[in-house]
Amino acid sequence: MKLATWNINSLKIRLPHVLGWLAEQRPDVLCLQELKLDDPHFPTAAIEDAGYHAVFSGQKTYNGVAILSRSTPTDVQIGIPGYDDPVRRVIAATIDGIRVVCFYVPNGQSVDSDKYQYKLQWLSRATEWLRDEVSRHERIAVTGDFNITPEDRDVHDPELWRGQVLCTDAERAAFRNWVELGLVDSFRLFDQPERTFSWWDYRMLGFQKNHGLRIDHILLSPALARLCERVWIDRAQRKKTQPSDHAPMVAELRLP
DNA sequence: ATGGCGCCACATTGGCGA
Repeated sequence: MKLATWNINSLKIRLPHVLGWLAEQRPDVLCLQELKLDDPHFPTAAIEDAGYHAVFSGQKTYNGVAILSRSTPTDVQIGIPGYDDPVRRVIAATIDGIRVVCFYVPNGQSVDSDKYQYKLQWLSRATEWLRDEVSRHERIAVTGDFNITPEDRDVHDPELWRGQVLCTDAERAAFRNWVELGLVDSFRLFDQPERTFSWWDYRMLGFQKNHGLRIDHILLSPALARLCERVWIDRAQRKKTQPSDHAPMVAELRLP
């Protein structure tokens, strides 16, 4: 089984990229973030023509998440139960017996911003919900754009980014809280090339200079981590014409 | 110190992303 996550920064603009990647990689599950379109504009027909089911939660202009899958998704959950947040950044579904959670974690903008306080609050609410989800599902994958660099080695220039949003101690502590729920950072199950990132700034030749961050993640419960054979980031997508600033990340599991 | 790029919308500039 191939399980993937990709912040596509507008599904309207990036639909050809997504369809091309589905055809090329044939993932079993693809979690998407930053759809930037409302539900009536979701390209359901094109996704179905590609052989995929889609469940989604979008809004106009910003945010929005979806889960595409070859098998039928069940028990679809939109938003964090009990957390009345108008921003569409959470969707979960059960696919082939695996609970899949797709997050678009708040960016936070800057540490002195109200948006940063919202990010920390959101992370706290998400943690409480995940505690429950993890206890309910032996096979669970928590994926998405977390907007957190877990460690300095996930940052192209740790000194430049020190203390900045995406790299603060409080955000990294939230990431560790999720790991302490029993989830494993699948990327680090394997030896990885140094300076491997999932996002690169559009500006200043960020990709060409590999000025990136690893902020997109796939966390696996122990029952899934045991079955994980390979985790990789598809940098080739970042080289394409009119790319997303994020590349897809893939976890391959030894599952029928 | 700022902007660089890209996408979006009550658009020809500002909000937001990371």
